[in-house]
Amino acid sequence: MAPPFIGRRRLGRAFFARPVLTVAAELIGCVLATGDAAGVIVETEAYHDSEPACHAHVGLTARTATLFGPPGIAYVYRSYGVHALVNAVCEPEGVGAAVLIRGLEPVWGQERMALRRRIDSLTMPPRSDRAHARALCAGPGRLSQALGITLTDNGSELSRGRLSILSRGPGWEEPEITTATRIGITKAVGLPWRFCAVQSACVSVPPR
DNA sequence: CATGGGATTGACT
DNA sequence: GTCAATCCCATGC
Repeated sequence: MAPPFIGRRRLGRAFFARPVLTVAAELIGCVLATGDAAGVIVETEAYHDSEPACHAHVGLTARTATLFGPPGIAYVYRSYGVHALVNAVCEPEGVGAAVLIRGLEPVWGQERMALRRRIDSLTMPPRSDRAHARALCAGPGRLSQALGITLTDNGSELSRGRLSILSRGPGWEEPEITTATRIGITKAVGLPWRFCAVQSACVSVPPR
């Protein structure tokens, strides 16, 4: 079965070269895809080297080199020693900025997602489609595992590689978006730099 | 070279 | 509601 990417095109470097807040908002409704699974992006957060919650705030190091690199590259890092979190590097080369992808609505390859997430529909029947979609892809660690994204994807080109981001398509041309403060950080906690698709089941923590 | 802190999740009380 | 898992890497001695 062909992935349901009708009406969408792969985004190139120019899309990501813009201000990180603009990109974070416009990524809502786009599709994050690998070779065998994909989901519509419904939650993002922006990070920028000018504020202390961003890894790049410490300056150029081995870890942050990806963030300061050219736009349109994936920044994947390990969180809490356990999870791989996926970002899209933004702004011109030399600026450390990226958009963290925090929630997807699964649209292709759900069975492969469930296998990688170790969700067995026979022994663990979902209470609802909504609950199943959330278990697969609501949250940055979950969606990475569902799509099979690992640290080896760090630095890969979104315009050319196995990982890709596709433009908005049918039903998602103008999604209703709400902003909120970012999750799970201890610095710069007040910035409203989180973007959520209103009423999507797969937003990890719905705004109040 | 030793230490400490996470852009989280799932199991458990 | 609490809490441990687990590892990369920035920092400081």
